[in-house]
Amino acid sequence: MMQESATETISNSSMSQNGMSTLSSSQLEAGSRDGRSSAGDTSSEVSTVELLHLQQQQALQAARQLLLQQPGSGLKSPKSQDKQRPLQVPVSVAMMSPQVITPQQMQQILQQQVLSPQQLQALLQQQQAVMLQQVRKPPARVVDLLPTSSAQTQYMCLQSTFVSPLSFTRLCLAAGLSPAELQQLWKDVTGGNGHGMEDNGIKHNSSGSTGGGNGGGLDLSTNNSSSTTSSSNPAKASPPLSHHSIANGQSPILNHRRDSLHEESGGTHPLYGHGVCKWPGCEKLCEDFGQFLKHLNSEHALDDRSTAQCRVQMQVVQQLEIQLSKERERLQAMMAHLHMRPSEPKSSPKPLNLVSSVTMSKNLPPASPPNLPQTPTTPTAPITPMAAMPQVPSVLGGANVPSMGAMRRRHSDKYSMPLSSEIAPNYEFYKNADVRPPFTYATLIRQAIIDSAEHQLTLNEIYSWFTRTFAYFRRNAATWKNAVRHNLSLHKCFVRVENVKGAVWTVDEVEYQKRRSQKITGSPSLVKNLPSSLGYGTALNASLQAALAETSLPLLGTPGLMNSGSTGPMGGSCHGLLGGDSAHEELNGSLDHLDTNGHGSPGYSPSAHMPPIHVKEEPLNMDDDDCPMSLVTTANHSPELDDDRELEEGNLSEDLE
DNA sequence: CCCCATTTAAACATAA
DNA sequence: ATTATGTTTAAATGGG
Repeated sequence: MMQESATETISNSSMSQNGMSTLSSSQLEAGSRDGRSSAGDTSSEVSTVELLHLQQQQALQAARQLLLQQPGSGLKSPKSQDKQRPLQVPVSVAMMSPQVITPQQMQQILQQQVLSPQQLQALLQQQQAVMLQQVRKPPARVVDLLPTSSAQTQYMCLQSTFVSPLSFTRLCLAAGLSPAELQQLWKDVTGGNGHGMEDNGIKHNSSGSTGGGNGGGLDLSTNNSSSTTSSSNPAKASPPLSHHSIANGQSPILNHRRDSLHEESGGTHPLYGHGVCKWPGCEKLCEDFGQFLKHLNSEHALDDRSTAQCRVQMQVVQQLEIQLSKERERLQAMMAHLHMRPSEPKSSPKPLNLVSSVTMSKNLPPASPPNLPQTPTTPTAPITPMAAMPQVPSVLGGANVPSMGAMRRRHSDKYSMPLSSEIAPNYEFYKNADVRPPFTYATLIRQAIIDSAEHQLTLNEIYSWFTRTFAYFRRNAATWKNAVRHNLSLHKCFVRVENVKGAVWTVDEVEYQKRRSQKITGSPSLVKNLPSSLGYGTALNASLQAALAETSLPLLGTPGLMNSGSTGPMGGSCHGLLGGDSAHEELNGSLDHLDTNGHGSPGYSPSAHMPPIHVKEEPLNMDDDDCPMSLVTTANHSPELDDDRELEEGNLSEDLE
């Protein structure tokens, strides 16, 4: 040990020098970047896109959580999924990314009852409430539209096991809806007739009474019997729906929206654009509006699938709303706080780094086009942040197997592969969501250090980085600190250097790359030969290259790059969950990548070097999270909740800090 | 089945 | 004596 430390220490000194040079450039970079960021995010508000991105992820995760809550039902061991992914996976994946859901999958979801009727109802109800809030429509009209069964709606509302009648009632009331509206809403969503309900809700729980009992809150209660009534409707034709849609030229649900949109029966429809059906996951080409309507009524009629998709969408919307309000509050608080006071003696420095790094990841979208080439990311040039959204879900999906248990296991990516590419962009996500980051401690520590101005941090500073960067580490106490210390000591790549202040930790990039390369087997070439402790003079380049190699891809993950699909698209090109490349170390990418490049050598473009490198990152473990996020809680329990940490809103904080 | 990487826990050692 | 840092050892888990 002694010897090693000695040699390493030496190397460090050289490192630090490098670090210095790097520093300057990186700082400059940061500066310019900041400027940019301010331009983009200027508004006190978080960029919508980002916010949406984040929120959608969360929403989806919440939805997934709900879905998965049922212990024994649907999901099976990951193994079976590996190869037969068609059946099981879809459940989670499907829910996560509605756009990708195929009819068959949906069917399976429903048939397998992965979702209990209660769950579906819960989702629906929450969504209804949200919808209503958003929609706000004159009651009278709604009533006119449907004179029919109100009981169903009521029934459904009351039945939920996840949302207490009170909560729901509250929501409803808050939204200012009348029973009639609720009914209508439900009708719209489910298909208007009892059909949907049959499948989802009613059948299962005879216990409808459960809800009923509490239902007192709403005067609606009680006509359970009615549930049966509607059943009579011919499912396929789905009278109500088709009726409305034809009449108005749009689906009932959208009817509400129409008002705001100013759409006239003309030929516009929220679900129709650019000659394509915009129903999640559809994209069907429709020559003209008429054809579209036809398609809409035939392909997206009231059936289980449509209903389920609608629910998912509603859930998404609801979560977004909730998150938005929270973020707003947070933002205000932050603003207020920051305005108040100047700076701190010591603490300030770190935050800055962090901030910059984060910001970087956030702002540097276009950064490295070079990377793109490799990845088959969709050719579509337009990169709308929105595009990222759809994928996000997938990430989460993979990430969170409900295995809450105790520890995290890294689970095979197999079907979560799409995730990888999303991680980088999700930097914000990890910052706010209590989800365990899919990176190894070593990776994170390195990142923390690299991220610092001088490429060195004290233990405490590393701790700080962890807590600041990942919500997960804010919450989960000390074990991870022990892990950090353990990793620092264990890995040769981390070198302790005595400093004036005390001791700081630095990264021996060569060592670090060595480890990586070993794993990767494939391309040990570069790093392999380098003597770790030798002069960096020569080695430096190598290490740089290696570093670049590693970091290169990550960029792909940047939000901007994500892929196509812009606006319309959920359905758009999103299919491409796969599209992404296997990124790896996204963290690096987003965070340090700049640094590296900055001072690194303009000479090479990372991308060019290592296409294959990415091979696979090592740490793709994302599965468990303890509890993904409070959102889940929200979803399950009640709208109110406290949020504390759920999300802290990172965008702003970074900018502001 | 073996090997390796990672994560956790936990026992110690040291210095402040 | 306590706490923060570091080191080590060991067990559990999982992927190759």
